[in-house]
Amino acid sequence: MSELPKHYDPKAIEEKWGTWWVDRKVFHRTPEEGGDPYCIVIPPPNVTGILHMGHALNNTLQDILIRWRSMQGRNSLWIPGTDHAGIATQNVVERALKQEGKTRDDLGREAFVDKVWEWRKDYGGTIIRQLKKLGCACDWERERFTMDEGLSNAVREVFVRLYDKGLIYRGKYIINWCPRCETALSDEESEHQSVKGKLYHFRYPVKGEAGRFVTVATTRPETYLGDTAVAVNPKDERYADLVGKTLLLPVLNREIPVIADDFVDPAFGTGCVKVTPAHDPNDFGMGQRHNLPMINVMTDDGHMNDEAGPYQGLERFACRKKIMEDMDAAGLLDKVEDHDHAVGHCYRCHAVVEPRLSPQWFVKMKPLAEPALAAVLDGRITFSPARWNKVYTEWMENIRDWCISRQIWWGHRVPVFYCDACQHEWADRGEPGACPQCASTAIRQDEDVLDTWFSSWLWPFSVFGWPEAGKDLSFYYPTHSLATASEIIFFWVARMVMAGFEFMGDIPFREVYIHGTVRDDSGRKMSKSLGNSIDPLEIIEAYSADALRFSLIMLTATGQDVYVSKEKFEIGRNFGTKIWNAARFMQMHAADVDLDPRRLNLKPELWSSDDWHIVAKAEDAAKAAEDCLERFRFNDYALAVHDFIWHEFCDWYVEYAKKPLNGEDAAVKREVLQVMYYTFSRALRLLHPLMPFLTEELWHAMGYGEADRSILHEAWPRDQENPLRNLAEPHVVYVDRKHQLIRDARTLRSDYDLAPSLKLPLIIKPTDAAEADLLKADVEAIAGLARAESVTVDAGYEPEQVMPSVITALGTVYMPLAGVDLEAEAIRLGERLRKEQELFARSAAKLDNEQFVQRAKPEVVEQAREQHREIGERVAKLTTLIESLKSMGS
RNA sequence: GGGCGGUUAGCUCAAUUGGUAGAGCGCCACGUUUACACCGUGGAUGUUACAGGUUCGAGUCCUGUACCGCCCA
Repeated sequence: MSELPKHYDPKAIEEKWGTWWVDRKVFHRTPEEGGDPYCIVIPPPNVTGILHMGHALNNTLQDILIRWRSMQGRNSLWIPGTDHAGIATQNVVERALKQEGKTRDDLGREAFVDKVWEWRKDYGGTIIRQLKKLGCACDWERERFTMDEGLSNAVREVFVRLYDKGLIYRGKYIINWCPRCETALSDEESEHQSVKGKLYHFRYPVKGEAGRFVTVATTRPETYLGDTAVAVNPKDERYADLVGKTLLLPVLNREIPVIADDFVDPAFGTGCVKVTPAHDPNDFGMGQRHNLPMINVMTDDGHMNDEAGPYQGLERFACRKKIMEDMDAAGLLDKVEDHDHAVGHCYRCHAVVEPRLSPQWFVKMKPLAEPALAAVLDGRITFSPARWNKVYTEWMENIRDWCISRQIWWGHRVPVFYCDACQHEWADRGEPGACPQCASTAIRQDEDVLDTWFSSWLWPFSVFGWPEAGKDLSFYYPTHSLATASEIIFFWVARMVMAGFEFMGDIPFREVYIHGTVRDDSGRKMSKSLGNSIDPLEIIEAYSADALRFSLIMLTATGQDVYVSKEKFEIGRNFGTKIWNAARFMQMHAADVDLDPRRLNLKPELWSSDDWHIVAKAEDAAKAAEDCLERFRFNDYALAVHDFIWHEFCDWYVEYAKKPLNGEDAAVKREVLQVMYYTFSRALRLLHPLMPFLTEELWHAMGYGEADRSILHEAWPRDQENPLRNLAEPHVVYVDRKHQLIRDARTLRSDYDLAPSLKLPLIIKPTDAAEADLLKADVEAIAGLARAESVTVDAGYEPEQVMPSVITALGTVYMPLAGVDLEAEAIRLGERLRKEQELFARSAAKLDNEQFVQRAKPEVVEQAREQHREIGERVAKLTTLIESLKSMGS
């Protein structure tokens, strides 16, 4: 036990415990410890990443779950790690190379990859350090990286299995190509954004019919260079005679046919569609159906290639402009309309994605999707909030094949080999030296690497050493909860479920909590380019990690987006300070009392109603906290703990305790302190998952814990753990009413604008005899809290003169005040009476309604009767008061 | 175009199976009673987006409208 400094210095405390936890491996778990496993795998942040508010929220949520389950006694393991973020990391390193005036081609593949590893060694640990700063209870002995040897083995194993099963194939299809990153992307990695574009109408001359044109509309004029047909709907009578005719592609003078295809929507544009099979997925389909040539007109970096004739070498958007000008000059530009449409953008660099025909590797998804879909439909995996079930199932039902090859160097290289001697192609787990078929050594490996998500989807089992079987894997898999953002459902969550079934034969996790997006005050997504980001580290620096965590959770309504501004983090800071001071208060009073916080022996026989009340409220807070956490109601959990500590404990109990603590009775004083230490201990443990640093500090400083034992390993307060809770109920009712009486008495003072120094006696005319006795025992306490000179309980009290009064559940409170303005008092009470009468009339009308009495549930009717009776009493009392006022005034 | 979510106090959000609309922040007034001014006490504020419907009773259920946001084409 150590004396708490007057000022709470979170920085020193957080550094101290942050280091202590990690050095002592407080978060390390093994199957050997046994118990009931509870496991979370972290959504691996990008190795190039730095902590942003989204991470802060995501990881705080996981940390809360892990710490809570851990305190419940579960064998709770949280696996941390990062992913290698192929495209992003390669971009970062290439940018650094560019500063030295070099490109990756200057270095060559091997040297470049070495360079990336080097970069990773120097800078890749940033986000992990930041997670530690946030207080994450990850098992740091188990940190994983998707390019580690073990995880790479898993990737190769999975690839070979799927390849041999025929579920991985290579084919030439339209894929999303990023000309900036010069690689293919999956459908998910192409983000559609609404763009204000133009719809250009071009006229193509009909061959052999001078002066006749066909007008087509396009948003991407530059692709016209790759047109190999124009299509119309076969039912479209306007163009029936055109089908089969030949058109001349302007400038290039390529001859292209007019074809008929059902795909064409006669209502869109002119009803004639230019067909560019190598640059559009729909056109590709038509190209296949009609056996059209497929002409790619662009280079990898988005310039026009030699198929583009005079436009060769132009950048694609420059080419668009030039073509429009040329068409216009040639009189072939019919019109240009404004047109809003969705355009794919690279999720890494935001360049406009170019749909393009390209040979790539794909995973056949339908067979994998079936069990993954069933698992969510039958509830083996649940999403929370539940509406995400539908998002998931709809994606699964309409699943499309996954393009997994990337034309970059940083990542897992596609483990497919080709034999130049016999043309054999095979997938291999190792590094083959010769062709297994003809033994030739003239073999080479595929140049592409795999999508980063192709390693992430294995994360829930690859982190445990799969494909090797082991204790870790059998003990912790399937994992339990997964917390992530909705953007990642398709990228990651859905694919993990598929991989779980395919390779482990079981779900990867049981429940998925989808949280919202962190936005700025005005609801905009935080982004570097908008400059509206709030750096979590700045908040930690200014306020503390605990404040950051607590504030974020308080603000995060379940599954909704979070709106934050710097000022909002004051919530957590203020709360931390409040708790600190409450702890200091207790310590100050405990200094000269023989009391061991580790071994409290409560003596309920000494308890006052207030003691019973706070003990009961501590139980109720534990129950509420537990309920909320079970249902992922994190903000309600935070609010329940906050309200208990701030309002029940600080506002009422501490204020109540001041009298006995400064009183003469040593036994009572000691018992009040015991009750304080008891309830505060529960509060600290309930709060620990939210504010781990502060609670750890106080746990030790206040003498609750052994020096070498973290509060994390203490028991989570259980609802109904304390059999005293049931006995407390009458006290709870009484004290709640007493609090209301004190508030009403304060309001009375406030209504009369009394100077703080002016203290008046109060007289309570009690409602019933039993409570009168309780009140009598409490007069001193009530006087203190209501700022009264004294409090008298008098069942037969009849005021002799006009005085302010207020009706409460425990009785009528009178405040003798000389020179009361009779008229003002009459108005004040009259106003109150009017409100009560309104309520009375409403409740009377309700009870007079036979329909209500007959059809409403009996308990509801009973409740309404009770309310009616209470309101009636208040009306009667107020009426009497006002009458006596009048009689005295006259 | 399809789907999902939202619209409640100035702001951000709550409101168990329908049963007298709440909290935090902000605002106003007062205040140092030695845990805390990062505090205390008191106060003001709502036709629950709009229009219908079901019901004894609707913020809550149903239908439609408007606006906002997200996802997918």
